[in-house]
Amino acid sequence: MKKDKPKYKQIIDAAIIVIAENGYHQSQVSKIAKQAGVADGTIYLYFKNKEEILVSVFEEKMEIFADNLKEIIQQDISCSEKLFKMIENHFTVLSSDHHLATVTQLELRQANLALRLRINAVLRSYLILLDTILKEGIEQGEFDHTIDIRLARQMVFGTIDETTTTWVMNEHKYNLVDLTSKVHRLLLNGVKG
Amino acid sequence: MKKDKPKYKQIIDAAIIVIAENGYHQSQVSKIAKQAGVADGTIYLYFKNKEEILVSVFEEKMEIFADNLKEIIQQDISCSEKLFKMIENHFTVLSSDHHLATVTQLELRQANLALRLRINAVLRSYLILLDTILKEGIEQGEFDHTIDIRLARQMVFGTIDETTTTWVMNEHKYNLVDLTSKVHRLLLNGVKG
Amino acid sequence: MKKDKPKYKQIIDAAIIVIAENGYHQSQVSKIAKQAGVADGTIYLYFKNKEEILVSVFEEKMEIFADNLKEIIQQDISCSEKLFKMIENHFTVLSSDHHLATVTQLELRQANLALRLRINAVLRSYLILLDTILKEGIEQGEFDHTIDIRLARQMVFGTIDETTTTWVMNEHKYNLVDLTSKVHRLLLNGVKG
Amino acid sequence: MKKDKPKYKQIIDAAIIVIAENGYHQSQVSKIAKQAGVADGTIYLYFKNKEEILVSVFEEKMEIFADNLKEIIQQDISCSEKLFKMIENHFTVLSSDHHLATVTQLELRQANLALRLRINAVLRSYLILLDTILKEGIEQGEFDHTIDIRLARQMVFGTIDETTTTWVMNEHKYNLVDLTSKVHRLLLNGVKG
DNA sequence: GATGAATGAGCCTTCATTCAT
DNA sequence: AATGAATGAAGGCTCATTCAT
Repeated sequence: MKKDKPKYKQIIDAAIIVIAENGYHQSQVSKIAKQAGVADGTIYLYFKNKEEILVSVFEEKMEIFADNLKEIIQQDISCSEKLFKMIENHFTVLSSDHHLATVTQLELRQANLALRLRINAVLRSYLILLDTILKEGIEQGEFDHTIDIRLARQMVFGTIDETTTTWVMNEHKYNLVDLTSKVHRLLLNGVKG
Repeated sequence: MKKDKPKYKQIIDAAIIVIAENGYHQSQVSKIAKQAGVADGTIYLYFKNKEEILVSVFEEKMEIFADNLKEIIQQDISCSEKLFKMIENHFTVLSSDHHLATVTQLELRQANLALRLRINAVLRSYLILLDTILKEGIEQGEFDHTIDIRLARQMVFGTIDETTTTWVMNEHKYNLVDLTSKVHRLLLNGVKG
Repeated sequence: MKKDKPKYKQIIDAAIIVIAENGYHQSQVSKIAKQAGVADGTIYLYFKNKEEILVSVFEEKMEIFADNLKEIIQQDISCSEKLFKMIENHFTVLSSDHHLATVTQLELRQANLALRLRINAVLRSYLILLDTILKEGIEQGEFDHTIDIRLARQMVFGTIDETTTTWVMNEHKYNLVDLTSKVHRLLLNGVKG
Repeated sequence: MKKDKPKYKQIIDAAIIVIAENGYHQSQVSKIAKQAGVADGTIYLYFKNKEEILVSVFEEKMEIFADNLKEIIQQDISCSEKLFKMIENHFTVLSSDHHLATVTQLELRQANLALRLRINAVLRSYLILLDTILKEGIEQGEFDHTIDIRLARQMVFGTIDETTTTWVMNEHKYNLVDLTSKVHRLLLNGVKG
């Protein structure tokens, strides 16, 4: 399995650093190779083409979000608390890796439409988990049963995403995780009805 | 004033059509010139460079949103109603011009960071108007006085934006304006606390 | 018409020189552009891609052969004499432009199959004229009426081509045109039966 | 001797198949290795470089032509008959191995000049044998003593080669060996004078 | 003001060959 | 002897911008 070989991870990590530091359009394959400490050609032993590197960056890192979220859903806590932990997780992961935050919030959005659709496909599994929380919350009577799940999901994700992007654009000047409670309250109000 | 000359508008309108139909990365200056019915070089008599065209597209069109919003704010209605009208306006303007919707929600996001920062600057005046509604709502006691204005603004805009993008990505299959009430209720809950 | 502009001819002529002096695989577009005294990008205003330059080289020059041959066919002389003049013309044209001879006999044959098929298509009009001579010769009773036209054509062209290639490979050491009589006699014997 | 080891032949045969099926420019060393069932590196234990494989393909197969021709020359038959058998042999060998025919007539001609010169060197021994027939025919009074041996050789080989190439390009639609008599008669006329 | 021909910098990917195992 | 992962040089083409007319 290519993904288990050390060079695979090496290249993914190099890509995040290079993109964060140089910007999406200034991240040439040769730059990524140099940062990874491999030859240009080696990249193509692990990735079909440049787009594949970028999608893989997203896939690999999105897994962390999704895996954490899955665990949160399992826990024996209220849905409000699950929502809290989800926001907290999202903010914590991105706070702990500023390079990654820059890449996901700013740089990868410059990708062409084809790449962005592929990124969205990866994102979908994360949003489905969010739907799970919302549905459960409604069933449990914690959330308003008249809300539209899709719109609620868009509100939750849109708000988290917008908050994170603003934080990145402000060059991480303030502590993102500290905003968790406030964001949680806003969103909770939204879904509680 | 260059902006008042007919070719200025001609080029702006051509740019929206070309970008919507060809995608951001396939919208060469020569294509825009052809669509506008002018020579390539003529573009540079009205715009310093390509980036300037794109920023101007945003500026010109954003004015419509902002002007409408200013009028809404003036009205003698509750802040909840102002919020409703703002959402409705946002959805209505973009529903009435699918090209514009595609350009703002999908294509312009592929711009490089520098351009996106400039677009955000244009957006700021719109967000300041939104802040006005939120502040007034808090002062009037309509909205929860403990909410963080910035976060609330991010929730409102993030939700509207995410909702619109999803609608565009779904190829305008359903009626966006019809979602106004539901989105309004979600957001109102959020800010009412 | 692009073909009538001076730069079109300039690039064609440059291509012949560059290919003859550097070999097919060492004839980069940038080298041709430099030899032609234009920018790399200018090449693409006149030719769709590199292959198109090479096909055009062949087309432009093959026209000389064909035009001369057409005139020969018109003349009021015997078919044996027409055959003589055809060989002479072929040898004379290539003798007068060693670069062109090297390109057509050695370098262009390294082209990939797709390009060679296109070159063959250009060649076809020349071979059809040759067929005209052969058919007329048979009708006039000058040539053996039992010969197979296609095979006879292949003999005539194969012999001329092989003779020219050998001459080029021997670095034009001897006079090609001087071989006309001998080649003519050989081929005439072949078709006379 | 490397040539006697089984892998040597294995690689040569693999090369012919790969080149015939993929074309000269799409016949990477790795593809030949895969077809031969060996590792890429193993190729280099038997051949100095890629060019050496291709020359060897030609050498090995050309031996068949030459060996057959040597035997024909030995026979106690007229030179006209020897010429007939030579043509027949040429057509028969290539008819019996369509892969080989495609490789020698179309694909190897795309090789660079250096390789083609080496291939020509291999070919020379074959052409020397042809010269033997021509000289003997002249001495015996069968062929015209005034013909130029070199030109006659070029006519004979040029015609055979052109005929074969046309047959390959027509995707072996008709029977090549059936053309032997007609080609023989054309060429015999040529050299008989 | 308007034109459009000309410019030239910039980059992803392939593949023959090597060499540590 | 055999392997196959790793190497790294090399080039066709696009397109924003200029400037002579």
